[in-house]
Amino acid sequence: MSTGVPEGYDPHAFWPFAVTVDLAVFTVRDAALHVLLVERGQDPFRGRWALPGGFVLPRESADEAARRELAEETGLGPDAVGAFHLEQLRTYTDPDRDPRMRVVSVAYAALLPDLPEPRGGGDAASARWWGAGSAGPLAFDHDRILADARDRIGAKLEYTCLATEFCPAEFTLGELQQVYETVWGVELDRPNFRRKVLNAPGFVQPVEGPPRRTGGRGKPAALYRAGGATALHPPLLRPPPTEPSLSRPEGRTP
Amino acid sequence: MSTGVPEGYDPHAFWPFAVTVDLAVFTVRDAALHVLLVERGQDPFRGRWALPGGFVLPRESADEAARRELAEETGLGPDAVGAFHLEQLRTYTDPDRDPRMRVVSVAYAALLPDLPEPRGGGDAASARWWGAGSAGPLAFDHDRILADARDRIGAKLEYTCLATEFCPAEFTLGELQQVYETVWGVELDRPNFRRKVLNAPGFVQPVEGPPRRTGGRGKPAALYRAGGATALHPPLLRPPPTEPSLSRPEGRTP
DNA sequence: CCCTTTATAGTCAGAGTGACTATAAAGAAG
DNA sequence: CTTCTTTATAGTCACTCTGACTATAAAGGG
Repeated sequence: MSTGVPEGYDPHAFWPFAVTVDLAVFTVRDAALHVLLVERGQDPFRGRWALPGGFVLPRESADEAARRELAEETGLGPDAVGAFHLEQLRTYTDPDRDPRMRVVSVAYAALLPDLPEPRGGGDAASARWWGAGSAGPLAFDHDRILADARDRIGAKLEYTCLATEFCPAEFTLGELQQVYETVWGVELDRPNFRRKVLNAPGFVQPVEGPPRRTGGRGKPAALYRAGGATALHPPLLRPPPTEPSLSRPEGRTP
Repeated sequence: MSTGVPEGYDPHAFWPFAVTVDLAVFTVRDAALHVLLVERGQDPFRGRWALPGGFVLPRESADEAARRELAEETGLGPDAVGAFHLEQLRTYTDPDRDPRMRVVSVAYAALLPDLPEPRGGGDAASARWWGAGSAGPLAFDHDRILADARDRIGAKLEYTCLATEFCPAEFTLGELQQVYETVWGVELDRPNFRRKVLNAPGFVQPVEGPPRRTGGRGKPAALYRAGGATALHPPLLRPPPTEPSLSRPEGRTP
């Protein structure tokens, strides 16, 4: 703060940036990653789908604005929304990202379990879940924000216990594995996944009582809760993306 | 963008947020992590030290503003500055973080090799390097920004090849190890570090010719350049912080 | 009753790592 | 010049973790 600092104190003497928050709200449903989108009712990008978001109010932080928007868009009470994972992603500041004026957007990623009532009762009547892969071209630079959000979530599953945020309060290891497979787009070996999760201290803790979950075919599974840990050490690395070029050590015959 | 959206197009009808960038510029010097600070010449926090930074201009992105500030504060040409690693950290938006007005700050972390001429020729005459641990209470919320930046850099050393950004174009494995030990504040086993780095594809590549570096005592070391890789897979995990007691693996939220 | 499906338990080889020892090549000390 | 210290490099060994795989248990559907 040493250069180009305006000396006055009148806010209107400064460049009037508008500051918004944009939310990439994810959930795992039907073995697919879904993201909450809203349809724009006005120009620019009228009729296009966009990430939910809104302006940061004069007396709130961006974190508070994001939490408020999350409550409005999901239609859930602020108390319920307070339990969801919400983290700042990064800030998008291209001068031309909004054709109307100079808007910088602080992007957030939110992780929700698959809720019974997904569509919100807020003012966003046209909000709905979209498969994260099938979301068409979004308004503004929201395609990039969404891609960055997916990258971040996928990376954080490796070295944090974040996956439980996609699950209900009690869940099976199969459901937890489904989260990893859905976000990463890979298949994991079930016994190995089980061994890794159960050996990680504080990742999950077993639920006492009748250890069964019915509903599908097959043997009932034991239920678990999220443990107290947030970091996963050593990490649960996703299989490296099979590089097409390098070392193919074929040809050595024993 | 569905709530609280002003309908007009007059910029002065919006809340006039000021947007700044703040830079945590790191280097490794004398086996200690150093950060570039500037002394404030005006209120608030007159006489206190602060991270260098400045306002985002009307027609530039925050990335461009950060790169421009980095050139100004280091006194290096924009061409030299363009090679340094500079990445966005996160954005700080507490309504009261600046007592004068509403300022949101996009924080960046920059990684520099130990330069022969550290102090810049810009308008920040009072810029100097501080040991990252001995930096006193800084202005604004810069203590928190600095702490977040250190956490982020330390974490990224684990799973990226970022450490080479602290080194000159040609360096020894001992110097690279020094970077890790300094940032993490731990001691690493030299043969094991060597084995890990040399086996990681694309991390470093040997320099042809006379493989020596003199200066200190001991056997001359071979020189290496940074390889093309940016990710480190599998990661180079820092030793876990010897948990003193119960099962509460502490978590960071980068 | 068999077959399919899912959950759980276990085995085994190989990669990776931490701890450690040994040797080589320089300058400093005597 | 010899010896010591310092740093670089090479290698060993045991242990852990992981990927791939096999086996058994417990449900529902034909």
